[in-house]
Amino acid sequence: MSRWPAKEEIEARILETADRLFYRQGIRAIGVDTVADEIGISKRTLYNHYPSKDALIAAYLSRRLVELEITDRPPLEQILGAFDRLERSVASRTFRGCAFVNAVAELGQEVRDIGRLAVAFKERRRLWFRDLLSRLGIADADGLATQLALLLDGAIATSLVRGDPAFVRAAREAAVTLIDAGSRKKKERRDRL
Amino acid sequence: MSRWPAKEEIEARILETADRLFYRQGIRAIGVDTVADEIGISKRTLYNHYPSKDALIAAYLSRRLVELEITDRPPLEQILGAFDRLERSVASRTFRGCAFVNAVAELGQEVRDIGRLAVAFKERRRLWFRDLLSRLGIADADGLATQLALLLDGAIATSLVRGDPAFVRAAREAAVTLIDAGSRKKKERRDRL
DNA sequence: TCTTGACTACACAGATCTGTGTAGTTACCT
DNA sequence: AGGTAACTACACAGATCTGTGTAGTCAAGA
Repeated sequence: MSRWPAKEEIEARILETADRLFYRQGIRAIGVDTVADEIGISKRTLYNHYPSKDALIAAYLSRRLVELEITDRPPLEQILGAFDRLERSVASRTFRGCAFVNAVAELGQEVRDIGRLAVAFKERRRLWFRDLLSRLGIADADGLATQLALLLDGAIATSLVRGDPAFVRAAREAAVTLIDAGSRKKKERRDRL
Repeated sequence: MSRWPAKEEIEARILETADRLFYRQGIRAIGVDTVADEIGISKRTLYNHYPSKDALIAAYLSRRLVELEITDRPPLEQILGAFDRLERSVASRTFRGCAFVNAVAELGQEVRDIGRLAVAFKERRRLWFRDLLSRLGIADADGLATQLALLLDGAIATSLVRGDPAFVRAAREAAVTLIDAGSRKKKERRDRL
């Protein structure tokens, strides 16, 4: 066993810290020195693990590009659970909007791959909605998934500005209405057959 | 007549230029020198009109905090027109999301008044929706206005990331569905009376 | 004619920030 | 015992950026 933590362990610690600082205070607002100091390692060591700040930014966003799990719970519960989780997150006051949207807003086209990662993240969640809506037997699951994703992103942006969880509840209600309308269309179509 | 443009004229030119550069490339990405050079004035002159970059940023956002007019056109047409204008804006490729949301994402709580201006802007549009919905005789105009504002903000954030006007069209469709559901509730209630 | 007022050009202080270079330390391995 | 690998401390280059200070220009007005 070595004197220092394993390579993976220290890199995980760097990413954890970068994530917290970048997300809460903004990528441009946090310097590499700040990240290193916060962990208690030298800047040199940080650069030995990540060759540039851009690489660290890309790793930060890649870490947030997690798989979205579909469980055995009722699909509707899972869908609305996404809004409920957001509401709790907003209420917890560590919330600072969507890391991907913020990164695009901050860095625009400056850092390569940011746009790609952001699109991948958004599309992943849209498809997560779509698969759940399919399980509900909804006809236009794809179109409705897009609408739910739009609502959720609207709730995130609004919460960033207003910091009030009530708007997430309003988005959740709108989601129920849209799903209801989508289900009715399915039913009408089934009735016609 | 003076050798130089009137004070208001030159300040308008500064704001115009700052607006274009700040919005398209980001507030942090644009230095004061860049703004001055773009107009063709010296940095010293710019600082003689705006005492600091923060003041310029506040003026930039204040300029975007315009009144929203309600015309004599049919209310539904005006509501959906907001989505249509956004769709054209996204298609025009000068689109870079919402200036207020971006400013909050970039500067967070760093610059005073940004949060206040952003909330004022969002609330102004929500109330614009609400007044139009009231004219439609919708019962819960306030709640539905919140939902439409959420949808529009979602469309803006999504368009920033994806750059595809199709998502604005999807948001518009969702808006129609929500308004439809809201109108039906109104009708049901009237039927009950 | 002479003063005034707004502008320009330019230098500069001072505070960042990213990334590198280097010498020294120290546990582990052979 | 000696070499190695990772780390630290620290300095520094070089590129920002904000904001100020200053001397000079030049038209308008008294």
